[in-house]
Amino acid sequence: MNRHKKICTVYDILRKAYGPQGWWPILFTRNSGEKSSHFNGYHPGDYDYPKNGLQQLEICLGAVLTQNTNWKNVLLALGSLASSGLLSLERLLEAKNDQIALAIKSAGYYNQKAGYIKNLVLFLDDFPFDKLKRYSKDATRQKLLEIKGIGPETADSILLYSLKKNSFVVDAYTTRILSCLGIISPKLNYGSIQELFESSLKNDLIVFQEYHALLVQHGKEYYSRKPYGKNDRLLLKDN
DNA sequence: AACCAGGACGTGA
DNA sequence: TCACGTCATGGT
Repeated sequence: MNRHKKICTVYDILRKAYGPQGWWPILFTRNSGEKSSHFNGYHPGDYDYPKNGLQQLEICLGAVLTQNTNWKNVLLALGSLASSGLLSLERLLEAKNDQIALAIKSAGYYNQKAGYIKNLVLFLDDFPFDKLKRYSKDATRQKLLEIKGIGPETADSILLYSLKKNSFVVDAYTTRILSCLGIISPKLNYGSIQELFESSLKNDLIVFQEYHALLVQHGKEYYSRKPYGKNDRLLLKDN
């Protein structure tokens, strides 16, 4: 089996085992308590997100805050931003970096990330979400990568989940799982891994969104502690 | 008490 | 290019 086919097979197995994931989790909905299927910010099977600019912004902020950081700590930071009245483009634009840093303390690297968030909202002030709609995926990605603090994974997360532009997200779990499966070398660079996924899968937003979410779900379960993949009987068949 | 978490940047080979 | 140090809190 060639590796393109393996990529597709892995998706089928994960999708069947875990079901729809409902990424990106949205904490702050304007109509809270709206859906019974919407829990802890997740909305499995409902791909009509984000529903407004606030949710788009929340995804962008979460993408920066979660850099090398546990998602639970990100939730605390997002909640803190909200209770500080900073969860809006306007307030973040006028806030000082120190204020932002204080509010996002729980997410770690708070001084760096405060600066990154400031850079991002300055960009969004020039290129609001409705304006970015008119740009291609590649053009938007290039612009995002020019922002200091927005690397490839953060850019792709923003593209895929906030802007709904189809760019595959590669994270540490993705590399780990694929190398344990023998599909790639563990030191293959980001772009090559992304290219492998994008050339193997059909160019479908839902598939890209779900696949990354499924890899994270599976990665948390079996690939967070060494030896990686131990007890993974789902993908690592003993053969 | 180490180790880990949905990375990115600056530096020096 | 690429390997390595730095940034930092909170859970296990």
